[in-house]
Amino acid sequence: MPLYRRLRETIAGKITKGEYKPGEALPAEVEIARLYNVAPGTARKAIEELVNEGLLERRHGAGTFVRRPNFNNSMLRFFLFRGTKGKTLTPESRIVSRSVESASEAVAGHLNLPPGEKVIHLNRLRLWEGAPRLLEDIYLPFTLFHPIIDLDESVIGPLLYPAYEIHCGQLVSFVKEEISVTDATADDAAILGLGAHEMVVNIDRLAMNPSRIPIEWRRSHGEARRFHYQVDFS
Amino acid sequence: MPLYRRLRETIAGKITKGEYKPGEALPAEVEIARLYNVAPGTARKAIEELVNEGLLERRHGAGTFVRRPNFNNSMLRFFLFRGTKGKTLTPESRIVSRSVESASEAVAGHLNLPPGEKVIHLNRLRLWEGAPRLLEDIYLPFTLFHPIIDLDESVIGPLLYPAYEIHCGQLVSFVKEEISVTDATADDAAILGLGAHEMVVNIDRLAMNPSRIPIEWRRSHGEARRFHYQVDFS
DNA sequence: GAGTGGTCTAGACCACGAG
DNA sequence: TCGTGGTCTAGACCACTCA
Repeated sequence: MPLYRRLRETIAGKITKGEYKPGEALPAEVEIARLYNVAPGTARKAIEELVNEGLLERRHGAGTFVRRPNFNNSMLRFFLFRGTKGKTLTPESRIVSRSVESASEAVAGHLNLPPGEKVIHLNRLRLWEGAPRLLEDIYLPFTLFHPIIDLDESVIGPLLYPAYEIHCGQLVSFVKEEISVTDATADDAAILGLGAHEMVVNIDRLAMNPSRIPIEWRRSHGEARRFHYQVDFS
Repeated sequence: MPLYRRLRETIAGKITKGEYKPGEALPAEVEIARLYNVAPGTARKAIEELVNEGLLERRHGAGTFVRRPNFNNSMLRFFLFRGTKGKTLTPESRIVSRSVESASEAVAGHLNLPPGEKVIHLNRLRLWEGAPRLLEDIYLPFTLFHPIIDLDESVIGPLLYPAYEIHCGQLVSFVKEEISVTDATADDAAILGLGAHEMVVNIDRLAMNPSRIPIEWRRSHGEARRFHYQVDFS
């Protein structure tokens, strides 16, 4: 494996371990080169890859900073939940249930855990302007996230990823999502206030830390009619 | 604008104009550097950006090649149209109608044309294993695509983008897509064989040439139940 | 074996930001 | 003004492909 890639992994590892924290500046490029005994161009290439991956952020003249990806309102990427004044709002969040379970085969598979390993299961309802819009089932490896179990909901707040970072030292840097459309169940329809024959969009998300180790799996679903998404590619 | 970026645009322009054709090798990096009077590292950086954009493809030891993006079966990215044996199939295509029209405001806006400019409008039906699965309305600037109007459908074949390339010299390199879910119209339901209260997924696609000039706009729609999509990001 | 891209190095100079 | 990242240059050596 080339030098610049090993250096990239080393730096990603330091971010995972919290040695470089989100918002903080890394040492200057020339300093990194000196620290790791590589040429400046090599350090630069390692940093460049991390920038392309979204882990770091360069600010010309200021430095290179650890980025904190903004997945918080990320369901806004998928659904049209505009405020009445067109403003972007952070949704209200209600944790309906919290429990520790043995991972099902599916969940263990997604999180790359041994079968039967303990996981935290959260069931959560999210509301925009008071209206229930999204249902979520969230699974977390117990060993990494056990502080979540006993935290007061008001301490957790409406967004989980900052809570993961503050209370469990876990940073989400990558996500993989799968989207499908199915009939709403009777329960879904009741909670989301849907009429008969309505459909829901399901978003299955696997969230990973800076070293690309899976740390959360969740399924969210909301009214299909409100779904809207944009892709660019080549 | 930095040198390597101007060089990138120059090369992208040559691909647009057909001076470098899909599948063909570019001159070697050192040769490009010599041709354009830049340092090898600068040529390399220009090429690197084009590779990241998907316009070029490097093969170690062999050369750098113009890539032909594969948007042909691209609706397979969105819908579960597996063959009965799980094989990937090219769908059958039927052009239902072909006409020359004045661009509506919406179409002119998408294609960045003056209002009222002439466009070709194709209405197309796509079938997988004989079953109608996708309806498409396709809009093309008449000036660039006029040969399409008179071509026999058997000459065009089941895939449009190769036809654009062969008969109109137009290469599609980038696409932008927007996805939403709506009720099926009665017509849609009849053609796609949907039951009552079914929904469709709409995919609005803007296709661009290597210089990112819009050259096609289309709206496709198919049964929501069959929709399935995967995203990675950070 | 000849030619290609891939890695790594070294250093000069510029443009930007923050104090 | 100083330190940062951004650009551009130059060249050595390696790894791979292909005839």
